[in-house]
Amino acid sequence: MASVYETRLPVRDYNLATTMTSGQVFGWEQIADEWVGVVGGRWVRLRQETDAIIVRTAAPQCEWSWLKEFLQSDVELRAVLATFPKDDPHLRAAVAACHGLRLLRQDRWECLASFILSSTKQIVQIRQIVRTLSERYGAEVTVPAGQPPMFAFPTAQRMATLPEAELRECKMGFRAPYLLGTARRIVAGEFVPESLRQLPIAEARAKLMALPGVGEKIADCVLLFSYGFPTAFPVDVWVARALSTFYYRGRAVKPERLRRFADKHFGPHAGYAQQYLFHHIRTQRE
DNA sequence: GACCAGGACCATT
DNA sequence: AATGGTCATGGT
Repeated sequence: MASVYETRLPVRDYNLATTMTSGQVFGWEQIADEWVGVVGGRWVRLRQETDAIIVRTAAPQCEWSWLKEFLQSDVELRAVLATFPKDDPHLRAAVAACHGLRLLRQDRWECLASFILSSTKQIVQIRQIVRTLSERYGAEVTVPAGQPPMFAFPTAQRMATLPEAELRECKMGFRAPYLLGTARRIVAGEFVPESLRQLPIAEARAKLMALPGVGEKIADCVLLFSYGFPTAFPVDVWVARALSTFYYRGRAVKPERLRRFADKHFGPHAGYAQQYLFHHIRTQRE
């Protein structure tokens, strides 16, 4: 197969814009009807067509499995949705409102770091911090002629060398020591991101929660968005409110209990259900 | 200006 | 085990 700069990934039930704006990834930029980001150190530009995603890279590629993995474009969404409870009007409404919403499969460190930065931050602010970090400390990636410069998310190795004050200058506030502490544990070999892949979800979650700045919620984001544990179910303030309203008559229920409810109620792809509920309530607000 | 944001952590009960 | 305060920063 010849190396090429462009390809066309056939997709079904895939809404790129909905997926990119659903609070999973923070490093992608929309330019007109296209999305520009970095995957595995490669500059990538994506454009949605009805039944395909048009891909442009800066360097010729001889295969695209790395991108299909990120986009999860081979996942049959219908098969996932078919596992949802049939008699749940709230989930049904969310699915109807968010056609083609997908879970991506992100780089583990970038996902972990991004969500350590996410606590009590709005998504627009998380995006701003991630962009600043990348521009200041990330590797510059090759871009096509005429394109603006682009930077990868900084590695844990680079991050671990930085004084806390420099991280605070990226506006991450009290999260700086958390991020720094986690980066240093990775560099020291005390936390090996790849080692979680084959573990039972409870053990993987426990290892993540042992990191500074990582509690239940952030651990579940990382388990869902970068490790692909299908039942990981992040309970943030939005999801907690929605579940409480929909299934507990507005009663306040603790996140750990909500997670157990979700496991039972939403089934083997509870994480997908979570993403539909989250995106739906967030886009219906006001 | 008050209130909130894809929370975690620590000190008290 | 269960609350309550605290931690930065910016949007609405």
